[in-house]
Amino acid sequence: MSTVTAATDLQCCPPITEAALDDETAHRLAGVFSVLGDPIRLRLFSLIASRPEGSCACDLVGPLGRSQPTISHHLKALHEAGLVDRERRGRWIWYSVRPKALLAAATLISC
Amino acid sequence: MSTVTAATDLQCCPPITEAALDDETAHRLAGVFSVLGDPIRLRLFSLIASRPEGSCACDLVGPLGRSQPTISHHLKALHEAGLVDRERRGRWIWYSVRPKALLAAATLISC
DNA sequence: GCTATATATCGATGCTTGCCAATATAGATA
DNA sequence: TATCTATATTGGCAAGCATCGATATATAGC
Repeated sequence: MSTVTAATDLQCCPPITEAALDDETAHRLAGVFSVLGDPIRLRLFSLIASRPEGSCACDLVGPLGRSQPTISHHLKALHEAGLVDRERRGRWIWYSVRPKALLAAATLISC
Repeated sequence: MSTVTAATDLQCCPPITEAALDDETAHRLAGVFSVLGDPIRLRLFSLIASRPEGSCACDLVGPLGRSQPTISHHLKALHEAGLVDRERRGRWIWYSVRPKALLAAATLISC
């Protein structure tokens, strides 16, 4: 996982088949891919994405067999990559996917 | 980058918003994402993808400022992840993108 | 304020990965 | 066979990352 600029908007870009990526764009996009490149993070992301209303962090710690600090660490990575939104509700924090993030990646990849 | 089963067909699977990924699927897909999660590999992939006829490995060593063994190493990773095809032509080896790979990832991500 | 709960951060550790120099392999040509 | 070229593999190192226990922060309710 490379360093990622915190929580910036994920911009859409032309499909990857259109033109070779420049260095800066490649770094930015690779950052997103590398965040999805860890099985635990990908499952976290899919758990969040599978619920339209989002997920409470408290429901994400149990299912994956990792400690609370580890889950928190991965959620932070997903958030900083711009893949999920966070919202505090009282004592709990709710995570939900950012549709823009999905769109950007899909646009990149689709031919 | 996690270990990836060599050059298997990338299967399409339901969009990530449909249902949470099981462990095995997450590992397989995360393997693909992590391969695209390195800036040099992503640029290599985009260089290959930007030419319909594919690219000779000899044309991929220069542009990215990495040694020949390093480029070869990354090309192997792209190939083993099922993202690109290889074909020997005399002394040269040609790489081309596998459309199925793009489709699978796009399907996963699109809502 | 005090306590309980939910989440984040810190510090340390072991594993993984990107990188290069050196070397090996494989095909072409003579 | 010998030689040249293109690509792959090996070995080793340094940096990065996933992980956990311990601790800190923040909110709710008393």
